[in-house]
Amino acid sequence: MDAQDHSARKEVLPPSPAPGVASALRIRRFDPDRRNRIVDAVLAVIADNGVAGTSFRKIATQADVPLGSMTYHFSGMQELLETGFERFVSQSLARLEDRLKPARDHRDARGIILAIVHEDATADPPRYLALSREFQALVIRDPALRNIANKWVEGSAGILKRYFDPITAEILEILMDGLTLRRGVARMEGEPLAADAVARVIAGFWPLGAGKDTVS
Amino acid sequence: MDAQDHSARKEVLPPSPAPGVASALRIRRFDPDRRNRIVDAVLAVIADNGVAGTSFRKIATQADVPLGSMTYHFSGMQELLETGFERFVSQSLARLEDRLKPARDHRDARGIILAIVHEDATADPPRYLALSREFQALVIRDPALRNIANKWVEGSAGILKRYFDPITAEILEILMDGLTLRRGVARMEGEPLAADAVARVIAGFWPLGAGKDTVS
Amino acid sequence: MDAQDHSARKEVLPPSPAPGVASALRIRRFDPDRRNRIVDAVLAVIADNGVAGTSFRKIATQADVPLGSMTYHFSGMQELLETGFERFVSQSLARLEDRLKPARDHRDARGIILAIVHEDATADPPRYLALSREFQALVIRDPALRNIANKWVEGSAGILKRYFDPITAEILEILMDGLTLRRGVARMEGEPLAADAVARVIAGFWPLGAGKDTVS
Amino acid sequence: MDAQDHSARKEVLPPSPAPGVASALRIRRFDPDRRNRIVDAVLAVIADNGVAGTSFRKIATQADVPLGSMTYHFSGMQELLETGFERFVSQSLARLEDRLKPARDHRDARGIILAIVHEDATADPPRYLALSREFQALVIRDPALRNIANKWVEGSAGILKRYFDPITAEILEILMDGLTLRRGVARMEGEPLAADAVARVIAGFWPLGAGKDTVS
DNA sequence: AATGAATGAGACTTCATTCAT
DNA sequence: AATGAATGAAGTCTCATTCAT
Repeated sequence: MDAQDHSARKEVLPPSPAPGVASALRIRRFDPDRRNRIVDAVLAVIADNGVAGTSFRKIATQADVPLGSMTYHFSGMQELLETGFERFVSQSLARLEDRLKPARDHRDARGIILAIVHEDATADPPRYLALSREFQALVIRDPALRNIANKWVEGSAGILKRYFDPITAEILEILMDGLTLRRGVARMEGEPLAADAVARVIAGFWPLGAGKDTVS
Repeated sequence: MDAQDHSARKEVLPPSPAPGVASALRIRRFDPDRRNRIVDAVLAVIADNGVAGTSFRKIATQADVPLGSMTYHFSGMQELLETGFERFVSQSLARLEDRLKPARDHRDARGIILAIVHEDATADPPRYLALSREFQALVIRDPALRNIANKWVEGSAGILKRYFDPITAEILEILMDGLTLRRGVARMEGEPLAADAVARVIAGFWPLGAGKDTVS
Repeated sequence: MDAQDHSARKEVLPPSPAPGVASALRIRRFDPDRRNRIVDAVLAVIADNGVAGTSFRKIATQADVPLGSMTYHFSGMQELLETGFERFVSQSLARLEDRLKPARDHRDARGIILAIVHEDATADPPRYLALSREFQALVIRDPALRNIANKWVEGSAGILKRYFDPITAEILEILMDGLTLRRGVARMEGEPLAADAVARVIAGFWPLGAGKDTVS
Repeated sequence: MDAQDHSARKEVLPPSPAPGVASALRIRRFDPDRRNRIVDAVLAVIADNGVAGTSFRKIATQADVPLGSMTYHFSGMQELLETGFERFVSQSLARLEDRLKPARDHRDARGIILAIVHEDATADPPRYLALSREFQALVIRDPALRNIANKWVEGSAGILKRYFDPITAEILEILMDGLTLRRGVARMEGEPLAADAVARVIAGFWPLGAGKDTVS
């Protein structure tokens, strides 16, 4: 049946512990910021277990929230993933912006970009790498996530455009992601490769490249 | 090159029992090629549902094989994913090789590369895109898959090295993957971007770029 | 997610108890007739708790079957209800047939009919009454059950037609059900009412009623 | 007659607080008639989903009332069902009375009775049919509802007694219910059957039947 | 060698009800 | 007086895996 038994249930609940006291024991009835914690937990669980290994239970445990809370705050896994994805994008953009803030020119920017790639590729656990691939995998099959993906792409490129021409910025954005994966997974040493790849792309950049005559 | 051999592990199948003999009762009691079909089914199911939506049941249905066969031929989901990943890499490499075969020089190769990106990005359903991201997501968390990932990376680069210097080949390999995702998912028109990105990378290539002096 | 974690689960199962021995302990891996028991359990649980109070758990407990068996043998509650309803109808028809078998003429039949009404109305627990109303309630909202309902109606009338003309049989069938409920639920003494009601309906019956001139 | 009074039990509602006062903040903080709407909603939800598919949530939504209101105005599902059942009975009796009001003699009454059966059997959605069976099912298992059921039965019979002798009235009441279900559910055309059934029962009625000598 | 039947664990979800406000 | 937020229990269902055949 899709309905439960209507007979009385009246369990013997803890008779409301002395108010003001405990609260870390297990009561927390009023808990704003709970949604926040859940969204953070979503990202943590996905990063550790992949979307395939993600469950309401794990998220609830990670967020220190009762299982029943999950579908109270979120309609289902879909909404949870969307909200998590959104936060991941926001955090990623904020970080890129933050890291690039000290850069005065494209030369500085290049150095920082390579540093970011290095950090993300060698981070342990590989949070960015794991989350980015999980969400890329999701967005390919779920058009409802396209908007968030576009915010990601356009946001990143937008930040890079402060230092590079639009095309260069777009290419760099793509390359950063790919280089991070390569360095994070592949056997070979990737540092020089990343530097070279970035250099080549930037070589087509107007202040250096004296025109885009390299295109056939 | 240093990619190890990760082909079949634990080929449990009988060396083809006396053909023509028994068991027309239950159709297909003797069914070599079953393992094959299962591996194909793995890829089909993952492409459609993601690893998160993949189950023995769905694979068995897709392969038209009894559910009990699954754990008979494969020890578990892990082995299934590894074997599937392996086949995906083999197929991807074979395709790249096949497509590039007619290319006489790096100019031909560039055109074909762009065509491949275009095809994979616009394919419906997006099989390459889906499988590549699912497996990238897996390999990040599961070191046991590193060998296969390296075979993929090195295989692709190896093929490209017939037309480009090693560094260019590596970068192109990374860029192809990233451009395919971008064009497959993002809002903007990606065709010119892809062409430009590839051009810039190749610009650092020796026949054109007169040395690699672009690196800082 | 709609898939479960693919990591190993390998629980420590009871290491297969001495075969031939226990079996009532908890093992029963081969158990034909299980479907049968489940269907019987469905009827028992509905009769006791109503459809609203019916759950897989209760049915499984009643049938002494693991909970996981339920959705293995039946696709869901809908199929369970349909199958239960079918059995209820079969049993009801078999009983009517059985009870009426000794009747040599319509006079005998009338007595038996009144006896059946009496039994069903005073049975404790009121199995027929409960099941009939539960299923009537279901069939009203679920057209998929119409066929079974028709089998019930036509089956009952068919049996009664051996003793009465078709119209009389139909009316009697309806009246029996209504009288049983009335006698089972209402405060007043229903015995004479039932006898009178049946008598009046049969009064329109050809051997007695000399034509149907009573219709306006 | 001996039907007891089962009207409101525990009318918790305030005796209408100073109207015109506060709380336009949250719309409808002062909302007498809320209890009414909830009871109507109970019937609507049961008619659509059956008791098995009824929940506080659905009722609250249907009544456009906050979920928290439900257990504030009603102690639980049991009270909700009782109150709903009561209203259903009141409405059914009022309708029967209303429809029969124009009838001058038993001939008129017979026509109206058949019309009511026809209407209820063909109504879409089948509100009367659904509610009557749901409540019959409930009352069989729950003695606390017997009083309401008796009010229903005796009320209906009481109204019919204005046109027919007591026995005829009782039988007609039973038959009406059974005929409505039959016509609403079964495959066969039920119109003539209903007319014939009613005619036969009425044939035993004193103005026509010259005594009740039909009983064996 | 191969598999259909079976099952316990755990998945998501909805529920009635409580409680702080 | 009234309710939004919260939650533990229980709901249905699917899962990977085992085991007798």
